[in-house]
Amino acid sequence: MRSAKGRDSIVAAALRVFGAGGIDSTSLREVAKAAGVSPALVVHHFGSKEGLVAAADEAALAGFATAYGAEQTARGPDLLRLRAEQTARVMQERPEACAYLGRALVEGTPGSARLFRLMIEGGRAEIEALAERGALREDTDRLWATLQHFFLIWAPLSFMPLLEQEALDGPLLERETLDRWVNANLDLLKEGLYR
Amino acid sequence: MRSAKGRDSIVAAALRVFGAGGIDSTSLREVAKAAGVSPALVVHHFGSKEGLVAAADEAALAGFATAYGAEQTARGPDLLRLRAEQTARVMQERPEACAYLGRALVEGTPGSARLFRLMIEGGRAEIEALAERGALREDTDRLWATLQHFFLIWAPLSFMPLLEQEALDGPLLERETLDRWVNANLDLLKEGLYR
DNA sequence: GGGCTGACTGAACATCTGTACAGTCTTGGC
DNA sequence: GCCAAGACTGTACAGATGTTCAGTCAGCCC
Repeated sequence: MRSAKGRDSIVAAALRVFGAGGIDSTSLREVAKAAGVSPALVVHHFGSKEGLVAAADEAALAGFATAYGAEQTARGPDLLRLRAEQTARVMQERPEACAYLGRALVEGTPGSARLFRLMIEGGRAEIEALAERGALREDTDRLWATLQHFFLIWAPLSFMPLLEQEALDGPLLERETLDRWVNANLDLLKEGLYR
Repeated sequence: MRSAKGRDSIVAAALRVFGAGGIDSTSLREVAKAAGVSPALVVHHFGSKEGLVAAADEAALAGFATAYGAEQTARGPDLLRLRAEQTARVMQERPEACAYLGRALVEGTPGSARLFRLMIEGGRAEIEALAERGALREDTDRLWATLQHFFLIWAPLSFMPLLEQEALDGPLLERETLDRWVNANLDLLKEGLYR
């Protein structure tokens, strides 16, 4: 079989290296070196750096798309907790994809725009469902509520280096830290900060 | 007087161009062209690109630092609203600085790390003060509450291009949108989303 | 075995990058 | 009026960047 081992290892290296150093400011040569491969092979497989980024987008999105696209049967605040834990699980399993997506979202790759749309649409649908069930306060700004969900979940990924260096004492995607994060989000969304 | 007009216009151009296209991936030459000046002059004034970034950090931070460092006399939730409106005012007055800071925070410039520390320390102090006054729920995770504050306020700046293109129909820092944003944040922090 | 397809490489390319340097033009102090 | 300081420019350079190209090698089909 014509091994696609090269191709796969390039994508994996791209997620790792782009996630760590940014997409625009990391060169094809760095990716190639990280994959243990010649720069020309990257072009051979993906046509251009743009093509490589598209492939990395695709690879990073896999898993999250299904976690967000799937219909849920749970209801009310339980739905919220279920979604959160689902996302957290995917995040913990694929930290390189998370680091990459965090970068991609702020650098505006085509794939990240797709993720954003997916999440906003999903989030909005969820909010509307909650509203219909009367679980939402009536004066809620639904667009901004959706965006707030998005920020609370995804911004930490984009700020990961800053966060880990200045505020946390370990990796963000470690089990314990991840749990604190998820619980803090659920707390805030359900009851607010003040009493 | 030996005009420092060149210097100032370079910093202004840097905020604009770096804010729009990212810092790492925007060249000195682009900044120079935007300032109507030769690339060599940029080096003359700032020594290197690193020096220019430091100057841009400084320029962007001015205003926010005072808004955040100042002691406040208001109490309780009013303090929260006051701070929010103060921040919003500065943001509205200096949109280029905001776009720049949004980028700087995710690219990890030294100045942005300073801003982050400033905000985290300020935020934590505020949370502690609220806790002492009994305004905080006791089981609140104070570290993550501080971080949530930070994300709700600053993440939109880093996601600005995505946000404006995919979710909003105008500039984020326009009066009306800014007000909705601030109100949504205060709502969420005070009472949560659900009832 | 012969030939084809596709993974893979090394060397080369034009261009862009940050920066250095030598020199000119402007201006304020004497 | 002169001079020194510093704002400012054009040119040049070494290295990095994305991409091209000719060519080698391994495995599959006939």
